[in-house]
Amino acid sequence: MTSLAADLSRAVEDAFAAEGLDRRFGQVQVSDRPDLAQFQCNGALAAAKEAKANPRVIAEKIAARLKSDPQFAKVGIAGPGFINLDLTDTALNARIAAPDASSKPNGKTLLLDFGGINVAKPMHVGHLRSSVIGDCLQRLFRANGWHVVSDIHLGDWGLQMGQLISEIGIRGIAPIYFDAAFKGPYPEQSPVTMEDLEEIYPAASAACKADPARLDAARRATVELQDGRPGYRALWRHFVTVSEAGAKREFEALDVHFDLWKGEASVHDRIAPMIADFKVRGLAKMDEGALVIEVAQDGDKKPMPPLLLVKSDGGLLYGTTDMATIIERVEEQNPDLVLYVVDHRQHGHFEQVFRAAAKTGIAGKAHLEHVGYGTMNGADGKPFKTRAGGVMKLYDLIAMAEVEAKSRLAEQGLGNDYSPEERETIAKQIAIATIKFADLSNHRTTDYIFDLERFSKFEGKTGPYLQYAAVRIKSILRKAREEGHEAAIPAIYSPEERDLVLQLLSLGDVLQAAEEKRAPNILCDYAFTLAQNFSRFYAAHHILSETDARLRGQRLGLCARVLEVMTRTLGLLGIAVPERM
RNA sequence: GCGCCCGUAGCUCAGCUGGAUAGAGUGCUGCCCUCCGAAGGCAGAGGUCACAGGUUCGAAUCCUGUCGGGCGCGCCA
Repeated sequence: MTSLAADLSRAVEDAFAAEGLDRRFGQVQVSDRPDLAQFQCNGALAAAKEAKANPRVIAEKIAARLKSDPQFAKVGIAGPGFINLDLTDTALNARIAAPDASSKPNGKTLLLDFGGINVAKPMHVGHLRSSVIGDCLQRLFRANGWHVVSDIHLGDWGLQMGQLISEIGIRGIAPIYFDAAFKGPYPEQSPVTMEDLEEIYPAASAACKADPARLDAARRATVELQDGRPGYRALWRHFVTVSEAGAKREFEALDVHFDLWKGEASVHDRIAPMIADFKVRGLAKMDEGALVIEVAQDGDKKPMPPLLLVKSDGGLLYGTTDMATIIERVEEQNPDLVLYVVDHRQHGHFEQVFRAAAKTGIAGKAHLEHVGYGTMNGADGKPFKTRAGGVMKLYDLIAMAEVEAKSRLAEQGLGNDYSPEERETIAKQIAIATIKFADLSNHRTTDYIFDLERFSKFEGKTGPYLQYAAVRIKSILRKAREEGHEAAIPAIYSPEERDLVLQLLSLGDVLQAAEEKRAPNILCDYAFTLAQNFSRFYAAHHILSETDARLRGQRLGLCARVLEVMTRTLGLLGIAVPERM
């Protein structure tokens, strides 16, 4: 993977080091002033501040050393001490001619936790961001050489399970599971469907809110489930099976996949020994009837409540399973990094868990990090709802986007001569691109307004536009093959070609930055800018109609490289490029 | 009450480990299809970077305060 800025940084860092200055000052970035230079280094200013020296004098010394490097066409100093760098076209041509290898394995393991998909609840738009952002991160880290293990981490062990069980008990839907005298085996067929659960859960939740006695019953059922009551466990198993089948369909539609389908319940057997260990080591204590780990620290600016492990009624909380899950992951995967892709409103919870993990030393070498994200809002700036004001299901959102995609295709008069199957496939791919690009192109942590009409347009900074841009290149390359034109190694003759090559060669820098910031929007920006640069190149040059065969081959080669990088970048976003559209 | 995040062009958003003229998309105005998909290209108008102080040679970016918005604060997840 070529990382032009990173490569140049090494050269400039060497120059700083040779002057007896810290290497970190040598960092090179793409210039803010493309009219002045391709790359810049601002390190002389920072170095001068630290050394209380004249920045221009330092810049002169660095520049003098760099000038002997033949890859630079220009080494200049501007303003108070900016070092401006241009590469020669020869240097750029040499780099673009080299095959672009993928990243080598870095020997590190990432455990990616997609929190928040709950059993018995339909997936709604609230789950979209976790899925889409988490999926992008797993693709990105893999591309950057990490060993990634993704875990959907179902919410399947808390109070909601007790709420469902007690509601089903009250309704008398499946009395056998409540008969303490029944010795099994329990039926293999679930007594409830996903549709049933979608109705039962909100009813149970509302009943518990309205009636303390019902809440009590739900809590008792939760504890009995967690303690292993056979009928409840069997019923719960059905909830999980039925919900997983539903979730798998939705994730399939989104093209999001997990290595592990574990949940909170998966670590249940680890909880008792974990708690015993914490007690022996004096880390957990009773407080107001609950078993807790104190996590407040000196210097806290706000009150930091303890992490609750066991409720006063004996029930377990998700902080408990989070802790046990860390223990399991350290044992099974021994990750270097654990990312929790969860709504940023749960920041406080993760702060508690991470502190408790540090205090108890269970995380091993793993760095634990909450990758929070903001809310997807409707046009009114409030959380995205259906027209009727209800929660929008993910399935319905995807369906809406597909309808929109079809009407856009029709509007443009596209795909009329395709088979209905192909049109259907294309519409699905456009719908997914619409949703994913909309979600990922906004910065992860900010709330954003989801405007389906805007995001599904073929113009502007949208997923469908990028697909179109890639499809157009495919079309050019297909025609070239039909006409028997060969693609050659690209070469630079014009400013448009130079810009394109410079951008292609910075893919590695972009992937690195996106990884470090856990920021998919950086990838979106890159893909969009690449499409813009290609359009400029395309508008300014003949490709197929170029009569000089050598030039034509080089331009076709450039098209192929752009398509390759575009496809790769969109692939990291989880967006597929149709063959035609 | 305490704490966290946010306030950038008409609208939707980037930029925030301080650096040169604050960017994109959209919308608006004008120009460009007898060449490969104009879903495009080129040019233009549009901003006291909420406000007030401070640090600095230099602040959208760091610090303090004010105003406005979102969110979170022990037995839900």
